[in-house]
Amino acid sequence: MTSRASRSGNGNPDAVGFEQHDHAACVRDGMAAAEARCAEEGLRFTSVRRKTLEILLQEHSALGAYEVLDRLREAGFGSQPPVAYRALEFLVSNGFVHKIEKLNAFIACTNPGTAHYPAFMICRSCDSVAETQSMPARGALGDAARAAGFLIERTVVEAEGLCPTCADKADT
Amino acid sequence: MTSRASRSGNGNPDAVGFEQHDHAACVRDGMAAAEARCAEEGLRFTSVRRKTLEILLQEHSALGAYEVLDRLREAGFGSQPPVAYRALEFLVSNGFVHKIEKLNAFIACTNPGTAHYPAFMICRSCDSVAETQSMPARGALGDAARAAGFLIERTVVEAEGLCPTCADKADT
DNA sequence: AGGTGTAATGTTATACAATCACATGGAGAG
DNA sequence: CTCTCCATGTGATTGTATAACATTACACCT
Repeated sequence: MTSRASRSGNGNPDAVGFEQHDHAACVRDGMAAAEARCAEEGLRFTSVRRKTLEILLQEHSALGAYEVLDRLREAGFGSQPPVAYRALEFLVSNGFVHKIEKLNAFIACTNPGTAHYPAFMICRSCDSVAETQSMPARGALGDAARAAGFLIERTVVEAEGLCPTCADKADT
Repeated sequence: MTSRASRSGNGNPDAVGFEQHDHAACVRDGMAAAEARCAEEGLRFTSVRRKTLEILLQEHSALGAYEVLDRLREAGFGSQPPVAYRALEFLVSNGFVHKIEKLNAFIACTNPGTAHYPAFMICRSCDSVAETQSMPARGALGDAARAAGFLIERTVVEAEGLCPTCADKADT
């Protein structure tokens, strides 16, 4: 429905919330946090799952399942779709990774460990993605849900538009 | 990632916002509203597009593109994917139909004509979908966007959970 | 009426996303 | 040690969405 540029390596690899950051550190921290949580809760943080999270932390932008699969294959893991999908499902359901529904793509969580309702800002020009929080209970959606008697369990909140950098470019 | 029951005919066909309503009237009104808007804005409300909207208004729940395509074929239209996708794109981009990203499915807008940021409540048990409004400017996402300098153009806001009916059943 | 530009449609093929079904193997519990 | 469960691997299939290109329908002008 919308045109889609190749996703790999897109966007500013240094954009978390569209800001600079110490990338090596955030990969390390992300892995450490997952490691800790898995140990704590008795989850099996196997090598495929570990590698998958590492790939997403490295890339630091949304990757399609098949791009993840490519990188897994290169790393010597299985080459069939379920290999990637199973690892992704594990990571998503434990909050280490989020799925961007609008892009059918996955991105590493920027603050794992904290239970939260994630929200995303997606730049339609450079495909960079920034994670933030939403508060469904507050706001119009929460009001509607209460009024209707609807029980919110999970939310998908994604804003599409222009990141600061691309907005500036467009202004000229 | 999530199991998916067959979507056609699912849910309570009388659930708009999970409430009863006069279905025949709402199909009629939906078609009339689209008709009016298209005339007004010089859009071509062709027979495929008309039929597609009618299908979605009739069903009154989210339909996958290929289910729409099946019904179009039965009605004597082309049978190839682009037939459905093009009609859906027209309807979506003009606000007569919304896409539910979480379901990869399409649903007729319940209040066309009004410019709005739609939001949806999706029952994971009966697959019924209710449309409501969101206000991105207000709320946590709006705050984050302003802080980051992100320009919101469109939003995807979808809550997954239990509709009143299914929540009651689950309580027993 | 005939010509022209544009939008819509039809058709074929293919890319991308996700799941099913089944076989194998290793880690942990008893 | 063995049994069981869970994770992994593989092949095949289904579902979703577009690309690319030929053709047709329609509006507008002359």
